[in-house]
Amino acid sequence: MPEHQPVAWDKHSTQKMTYTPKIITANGVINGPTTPLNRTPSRASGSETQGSRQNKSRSPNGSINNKTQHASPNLGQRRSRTAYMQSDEEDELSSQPNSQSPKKERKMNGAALPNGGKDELKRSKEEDIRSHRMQLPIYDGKGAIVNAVRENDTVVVLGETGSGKTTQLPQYLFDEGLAKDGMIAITQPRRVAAVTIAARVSVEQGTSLGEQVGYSVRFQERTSRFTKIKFCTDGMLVRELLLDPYLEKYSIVIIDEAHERTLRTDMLLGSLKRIQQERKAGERRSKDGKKLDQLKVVIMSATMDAERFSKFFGGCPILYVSGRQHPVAIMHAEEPVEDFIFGCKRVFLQILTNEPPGDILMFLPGQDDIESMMKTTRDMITQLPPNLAKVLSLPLYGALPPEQQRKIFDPAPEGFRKVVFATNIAETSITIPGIRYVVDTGLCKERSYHTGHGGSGLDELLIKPISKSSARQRAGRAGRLGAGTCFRLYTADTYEALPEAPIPEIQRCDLNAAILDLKVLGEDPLTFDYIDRPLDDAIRASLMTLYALQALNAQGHLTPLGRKMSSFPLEPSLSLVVISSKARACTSEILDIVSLLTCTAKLFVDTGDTREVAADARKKFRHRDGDHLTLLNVFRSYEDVVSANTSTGTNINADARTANVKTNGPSTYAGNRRAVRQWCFTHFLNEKALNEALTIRTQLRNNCEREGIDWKVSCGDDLEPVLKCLLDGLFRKSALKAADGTYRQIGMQQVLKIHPSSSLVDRKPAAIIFDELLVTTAVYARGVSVIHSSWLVDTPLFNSKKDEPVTHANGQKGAIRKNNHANGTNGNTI
DNA sequence: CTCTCCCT
Repeated sequence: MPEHQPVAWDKHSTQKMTYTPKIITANGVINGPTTPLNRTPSRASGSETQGSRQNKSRSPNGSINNKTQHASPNLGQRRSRTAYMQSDEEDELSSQPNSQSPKKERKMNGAALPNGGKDELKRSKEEDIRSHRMQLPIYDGKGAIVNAVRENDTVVVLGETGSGKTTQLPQYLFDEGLAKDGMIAITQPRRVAAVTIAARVSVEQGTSLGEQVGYSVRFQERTSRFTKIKFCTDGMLVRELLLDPYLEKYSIVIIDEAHERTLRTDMLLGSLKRIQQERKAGERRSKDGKKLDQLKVVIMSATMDAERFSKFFGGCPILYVSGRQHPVAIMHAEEPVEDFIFGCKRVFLQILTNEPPGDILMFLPGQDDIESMMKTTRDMITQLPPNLAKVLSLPLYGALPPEQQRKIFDPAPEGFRKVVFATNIAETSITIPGIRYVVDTGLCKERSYHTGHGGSGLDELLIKPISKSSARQRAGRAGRLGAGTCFRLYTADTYEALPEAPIPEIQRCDLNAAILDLKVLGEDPLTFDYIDRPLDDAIRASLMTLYALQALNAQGHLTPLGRKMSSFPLEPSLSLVVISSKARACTSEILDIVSLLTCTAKLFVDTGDTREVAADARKKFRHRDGDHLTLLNVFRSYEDVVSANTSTGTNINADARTANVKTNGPSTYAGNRRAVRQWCFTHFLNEKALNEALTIRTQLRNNCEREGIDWKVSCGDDLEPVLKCLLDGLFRKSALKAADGTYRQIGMQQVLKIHPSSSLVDRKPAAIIFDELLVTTAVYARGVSVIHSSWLVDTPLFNSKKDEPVTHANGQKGAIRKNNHANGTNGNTI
């Protein structure tokens, strides 16, 4: 089939965004009927085509109660644009570099103006804010929400995109005095969101950031003793929970984006339920003897799983708030599309030739698909007539350096179309302005964790169909600017067969850290009240792992070592590496390595065409004993370059410090930044990763100091202790080479290969350890280092304990199956 | 012979 053959669209199935809420609230619907005007009934009840429906009932503002829209459509249009920029949901606020940073805002507030105009300006600004807030769809539901929270311990709020729930609800509760003497915490899955929403809300409250309204995320906190409304990441609140198991500081906890079901959100939901049971009726007293009021919980979700949350919290009321979103026409393919890359090319041409101007966003599963689309569209464009060839194509994926990511925010040149090829990152984390067309392959890469193999797990990263809620979310990305269209490269029947929501993270990841946290909280991981239970096998596997790491004793009780491990912001095995670096006298080296290992930004960023040049440029860092020591070399070289280019005395954090910002970050240099940047560039290193590693290292050094570990202790040039130390924590991720050149993981005999990105891929040493086992096209070990096979004898793998691990649930019931010592961990298989 | 995304 030729590329210019258009994809046939299933006219009959063409439908509008999105779902019809079936939920009838306990208190009645807040903001109009359950089916607002901007939603059509599902396909079953109407077969209207795109055109007929679109022209009929759509208003840009969606909400039925919108007053501006009837009075003046133009005004409505303009206002909705403003709403998009200022207050839509957190993603808009957070991910656009142009959105106001806290700093900018301060500047603007204090802008020098003629004295006379100042008050007036302030007044009109306040008026703007007030009228803006009153126009948000959630405003009409304020009374109902406040009442519901006043009368119930727990309330679920089902709020659509653009309803204003995230910014407004905390303020409503605060303004009405529902927080009493306590604080309100609002959790977000992502750091940027917490920071930017806090900035916005503090402006709306008319106070400066860090006073009444603050935030707390890793590496950055801005709060004071006056702070009453605190935005934080869900991970941060879990951290607080470990120190304060009843969350005594708080009178209200709001879990936002609960539908995303992050591991930490799920941990919080279970814990909040327990806290409510214990704080109920004032039976619980705080540490200083005061009576603790009941903890109010508000769960905010954007999808239909609201009922699930309600059920979990004893059938609490669900309130529904409609959103503000432009209509999106949804086109399904008539026939299944077999080759999605080919399908994407065809739709791309189709849009270029048939559709009015507007930018395009394509959802692809991974980096290599994006690269191949970039290449093929470049080729295609050269063959198009010049009027159609005005296309600016851009990639967008997580590993892309930020300066390249930022390019998607620039408008395309006059007369050009922008087309962005993106992974899932464009689904929730980054909102691209100005998109009118979405092309949805219906695919994503999903990580799943296979516990089997007696505990040490196997990650799988495979292309999978998305869920209905993801499909709706992707389509919604076409409706930010105005009416849009979403082309789905799958049939309507395929859509109907998709699962409603993705599998919650807690059911598809390694639980070691989460289970350790539960143990610190004194919970029994086997009987904890999960909203969705992980498999018992997964829980037991983690208990076994924690036992092997000596975080738990044979009775399954938390050991002092385990408590120490939980205090590090690391997964338990890496915590153990850090702790054992004390005895091996190589903490300095280990912190460098662990910092780089755990930073989210990728240190090495390669695309197809630069891969070889980059590998060549980095050759000088390569250490013959593998990837961990190579990382150490990179880090040391980087620090040399930085100190060679540092002018003393200046400090870019000075600014932040005078502004009373608490940062855990390192004092960064203000010397010759450009030289450092150039060095990173010529060596194909991501400077952001190195900066992040510096910040992490500072945090880890503080942790070490607290735990009595001297982080300055270095092993010098003899790096053997470093490798042994890594083995102390990673011993379950070790493998020996077999005769055929592949490896067998020790204990479980899993066959694996060294990942091609590893420096050891050609060397193939006899015994290795690795950070991660990932199944993609094969079973690959990533982050690999050489060890001596004799070292393995000293690991717990080969020290069959006399006290068999009976990792009970709190020593009572649910005894754990024996681990698979018989399967090789006794050492007799080598 | 190659890496969805986020969090302490």
